[in-house]
Amino acid sequence: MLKPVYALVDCNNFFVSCERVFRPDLWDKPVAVLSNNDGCIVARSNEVKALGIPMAVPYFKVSDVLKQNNVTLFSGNFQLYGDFSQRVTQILQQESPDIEVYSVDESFLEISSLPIKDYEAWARTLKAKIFKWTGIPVSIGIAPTKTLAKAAADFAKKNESTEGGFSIVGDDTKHLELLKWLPIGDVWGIGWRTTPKLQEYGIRTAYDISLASDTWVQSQLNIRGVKTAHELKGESCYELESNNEPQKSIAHTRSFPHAVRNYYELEGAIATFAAQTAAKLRSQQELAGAVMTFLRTSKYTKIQHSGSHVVTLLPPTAETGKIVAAALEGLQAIYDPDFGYKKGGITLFDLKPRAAWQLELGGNIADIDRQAALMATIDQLNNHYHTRLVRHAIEHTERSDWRSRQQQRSPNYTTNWAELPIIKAS
DNA sequence: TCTGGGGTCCTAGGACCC
DNA sequence: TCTGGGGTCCTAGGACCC
Repeated sequence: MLKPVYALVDCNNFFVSCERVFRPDLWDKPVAVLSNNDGCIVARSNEVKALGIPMAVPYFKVSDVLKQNNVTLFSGNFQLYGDFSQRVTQILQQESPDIEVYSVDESFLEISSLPIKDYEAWARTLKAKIFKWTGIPVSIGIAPTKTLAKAAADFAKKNESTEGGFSIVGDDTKHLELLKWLPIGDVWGIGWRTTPKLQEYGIRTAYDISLASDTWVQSQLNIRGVKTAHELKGESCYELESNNEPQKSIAHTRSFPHAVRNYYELEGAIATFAAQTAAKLRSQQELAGAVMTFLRTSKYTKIQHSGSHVVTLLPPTAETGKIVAAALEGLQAIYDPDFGYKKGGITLFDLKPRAAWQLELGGNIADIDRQAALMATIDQLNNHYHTRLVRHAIEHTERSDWRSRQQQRSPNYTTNWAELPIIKAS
């Protein structure tokens, strides 16, 4: 059995890079992408990082600095980014069938069985191909564990001399160099909460924690912390995860641009969220066994209030009508007119594959099939028109307080015919 | 009324990731 | 005025049982 070799392919400044594909004029200019509601910064070009703008900072806190430095802003166009993500993934799938799509902008490959002589040369070739075919720059880290591969990709991204590819496989010197270079807070699995705690004990780098004993790490962190430390030493604890594993929950939550007190408004929002999750559920051929509705006031005000309520779906279902009804039942249970709500959402859980359930419980098959056909038709229409053309009346979508702001969204260049870029001959 | 230990199961909240 | 969204996993603590 070969020792595993993991490659992490990480798209640089992903959302910014997607926007730049269609705006080459911005290639070397400062660019940032905003979250929903244009609330936070969720992607920054190197130029913006150099200004000291941190990740996920609220936009209003840095709007002055951004203006002074002529930063071009985009509202998040997540449909566009999803499309680019798929294009990059397709290229990686050709490279190796052993792939885990870890997030929208990162994938792990297991490459020990590939005939590669020089891992860094391989990485640079792959990087060039991805850039040529999609316009997205990537960094690639190669190591005997996933945690080290993440660190190596980080190193590649921040050190130009690597030309975007860094491998520590079979090289103890580079392994050690990487550990000593990596700040403890940048280790995969060590977050903002535990970083200061570890620093108090003098643990400042990945190297420091790789020296700590299992019992000590377990007592300060948890079992995952122990695994992380082992992975840093080069002992693989996390395998490639297949993307075939079914999801455990589906959520749709939104912050509202203003506090919403009106029940009718909240009803429209919750119904819309429920319908959206139901459509996603169906696209995955699954049924939900429960739906949770939640509301909360702003996290940043004195008065705090939140509530959630779970409604069981028996039998499990993927029908929009039933899921919306259950979500609204939850809403009624938690709604309190004394509060203005800033955020709300729904989560579907106890998910099960549709096929398995039908065999197991039977039920009225004819009725289920009729409903399924109706849902399929609605999904087809909505998918075709890339909009929620057909919907329940209660999902009122007229101008409402809860609708997100998106003031600077770029066109859906690649997923909507109407927004295709136009090249003018001159 | 006081005194237990040990086991399981469930849930809420926390921490982490991108 | 303005502070993201969608996930997973782990743990502590409560409820319950014997």
